[in-house]
Amino acid sequence: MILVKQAGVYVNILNCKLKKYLAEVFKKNNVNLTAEQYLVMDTLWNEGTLTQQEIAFIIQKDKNSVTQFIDNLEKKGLVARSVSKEDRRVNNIVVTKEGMALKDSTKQLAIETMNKALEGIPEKDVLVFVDVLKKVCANI
Amino acid sequence: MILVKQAGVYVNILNCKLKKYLAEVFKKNNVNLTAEQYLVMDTLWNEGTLTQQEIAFIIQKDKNSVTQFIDNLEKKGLVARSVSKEDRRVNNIVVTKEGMALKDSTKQLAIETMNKALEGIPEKDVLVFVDVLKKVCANI
DNA sequence: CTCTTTTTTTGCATCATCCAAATATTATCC
DNA sequence: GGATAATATTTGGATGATGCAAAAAAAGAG
Repeated sequence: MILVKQAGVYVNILNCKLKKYLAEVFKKNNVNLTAEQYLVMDTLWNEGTLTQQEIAFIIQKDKNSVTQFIDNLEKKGLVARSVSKEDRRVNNIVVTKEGMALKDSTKQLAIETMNKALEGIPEKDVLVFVDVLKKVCANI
Repeated sequence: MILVKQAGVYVNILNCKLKKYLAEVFKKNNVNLTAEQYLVMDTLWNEGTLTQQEIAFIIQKDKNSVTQFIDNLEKKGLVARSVSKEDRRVNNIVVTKEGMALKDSTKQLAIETMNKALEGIPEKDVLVFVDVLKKVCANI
């Protein structure tokens, strides 16, 4: 069916728009994070200290990307690398005080952003939407 | 609801995975196109000759990006810029013979790719999925 | 004819992603 | 114990997408 093709196109367009929209909202509120950096911060806020590998697994990005994300977040003082005592190859990524200070307001901004994006869409459709997103992710 | 936040995350992850997957399929079949370049070619295959501005509108990317896409497609010999006779500011983007030669097989690859990604998902859910994608795009 | 608008290009910057090779450390095997 | 393999991360180099601002070229309005 034609829809199949459209799905890929719209995922691409939507991703772009969402990133741009989130960037705008963040900028307006003086939050200096890209979408991917927010993804990392959110993961750390939720899960606590993680290794880079664990972060990569959770957000499904490759290790090189994660290295870069952590580099940038570290420069901003939001996280810190701390060499693991059990295995010195491993970096434990810790959220700093500055990083924790951003937690609530930033999460709120992200939620509001998505709420606005999903405005007017019936909840049952949103449920199906997220379900399909997850299933397709798992398919690939 | 928690799902709202997840939607954004999964759109990001899915977009990445889809692009990567499509790149793999294309590479395996000796099609040398990025996802965005395919988007442009597909638009031109469907609509015929278009100006850069029209392409930008349809695929919802900005003019600078389109300039770059056309640059790269032109280098590959798949499209050509042709200055409009009515308005010499405008480039009409024409698909070349080489570009047309790729049409059917490449479109087929893209459809197969999406079919595989959507494998096992009930058609009614796919319909809702695409519908939500479009609505959210329109919301932002 | 001047001023404004429109279409596209250019240059520059950042960011995301990828690949391959390097580094440092730990685990394993003999 | 020492050579070898495996693991976590970094580095360097590349491409590609996107964004912003300014320039160039042409058209339109007054």
